[in-house]
Amino acid sequence: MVRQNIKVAVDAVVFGYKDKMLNVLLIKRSIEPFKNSWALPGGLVLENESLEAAVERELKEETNATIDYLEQLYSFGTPNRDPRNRVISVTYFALVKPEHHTIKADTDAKDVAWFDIQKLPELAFDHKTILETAKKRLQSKLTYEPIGFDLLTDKFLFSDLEKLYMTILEKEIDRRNFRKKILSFDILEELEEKVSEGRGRPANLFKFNKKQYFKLKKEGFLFDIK
Amino acid sequence: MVRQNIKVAVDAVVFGYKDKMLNVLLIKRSIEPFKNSWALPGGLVLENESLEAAVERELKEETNATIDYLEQLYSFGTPNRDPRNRVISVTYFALVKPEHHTIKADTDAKDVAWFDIQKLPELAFDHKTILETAKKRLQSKLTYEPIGFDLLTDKFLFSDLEKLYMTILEKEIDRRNFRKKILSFDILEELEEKVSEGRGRPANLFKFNKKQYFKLKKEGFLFDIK
DNA sequence: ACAAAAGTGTTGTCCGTACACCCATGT
DNA sequence: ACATGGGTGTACGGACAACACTTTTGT
Repeated sequence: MVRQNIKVAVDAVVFGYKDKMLNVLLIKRSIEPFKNSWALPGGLVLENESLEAAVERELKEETNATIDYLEQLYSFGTPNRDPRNRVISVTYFALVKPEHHTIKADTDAKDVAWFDIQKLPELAFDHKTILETAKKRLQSKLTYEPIGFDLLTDKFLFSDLEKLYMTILEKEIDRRNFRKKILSFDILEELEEKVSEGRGRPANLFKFNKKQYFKLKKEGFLFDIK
Repeated sequence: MVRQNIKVAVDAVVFGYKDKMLNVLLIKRSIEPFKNSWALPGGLVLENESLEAAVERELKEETNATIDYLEQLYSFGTPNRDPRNRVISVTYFALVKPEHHTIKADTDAKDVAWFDIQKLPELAFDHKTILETAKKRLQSKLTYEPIGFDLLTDKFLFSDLEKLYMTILEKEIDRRNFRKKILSFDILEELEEKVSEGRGRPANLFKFNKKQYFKLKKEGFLFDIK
């Protein structure tokens, strides 16, 4: 067998949504290379650990974040992406609900922070590319799978959902048509509770009915938002 | 840095289309484990080689195939997928036109062959899973990108394209609507040449106009076949 | 003349889009 | 009473789906 000394890492692009902003979770590197640069959370995979387990462990260790959605994104393997060794990074794409946004600046004295995707700092390695890939994935996936709900609180206002779509897809959406479309899917539960945001007419709260979604999906229903 | 001894491999699912059948390129393993089983072409990545270069090299070495389309599929990294070592496999998805179907049974005395996807043998490792992932990708991608043309000869009959869609998507398609839809995209060139298949009315040959497609795509056009 | 595949047009239905006014509340 | 955001209905047009007969060739 060929001698090979390539390291395998995982990195995660973790998205959060708050105050009408799409945010990404970054950590400040405490060691060289790229010391003091911001980077995606991640690290080397352990010998007997699945890739998913590695991502979850690293996220826990480095950020203490609780993940609501996780899927593999892409593997980056250009020979010189890490100046030290040859490292292949299997990257993941994660979503976090607002109730899980609390993070730690942990014991390793690494800083951890949420950044508005519109105001990103310079990133270490090829993490900018990874992040852009993830953003595209988020945008396209939002239109054909109900992953937006993993960026909202369990109970949410229709206007929140609508703003989330506008923010992430970076375009205007007609309020009436959007509501009609989503409601026609029959995957939301309208709660009795109303919420007053201080001014304006109080709004109804909704909940995503996951069970119902999976049932409909099995029957051939396709979630699809233009 | 953590000690880590994980190997990185690439494997490719190579699809071809001939005689109304979707075929996959497999090699017969000449060594243990899974000696004499059929497997996807692939192998370990070399120290200073990009992932894509590794796939291309392995395909050349093992099958001598000429690839018309290549994209990364998914990375498989379950700890015990290879009984010898921990191996992460970054898998690729490839398409080959009929004019490039000729392959070699090479010097290593490995057999190489095309298999109808409906009549697959047992596969080594987790290659069955990989193949199923690739098939799904092919099916979905066929509907939103013009990759079907990378499975046909440069000049083809409309009926070939239609049969290809029916074969891969495993469903009936209305001839008239399909033709109207595809022609409306304005990405095909109708040639003067006609071909007689022996019986029936001779048909016109068509060519995919790649340049035109990319131009339209840049202008916001979306290829889309239900 | 018959068999086989190619080529073509119309109609109805459904879905997407555009668009504006009233409602419930807080100040 | 005014400002703010929430909630709703209609009409038009374009795209998709369903559908059958004629044409050109080989035998």
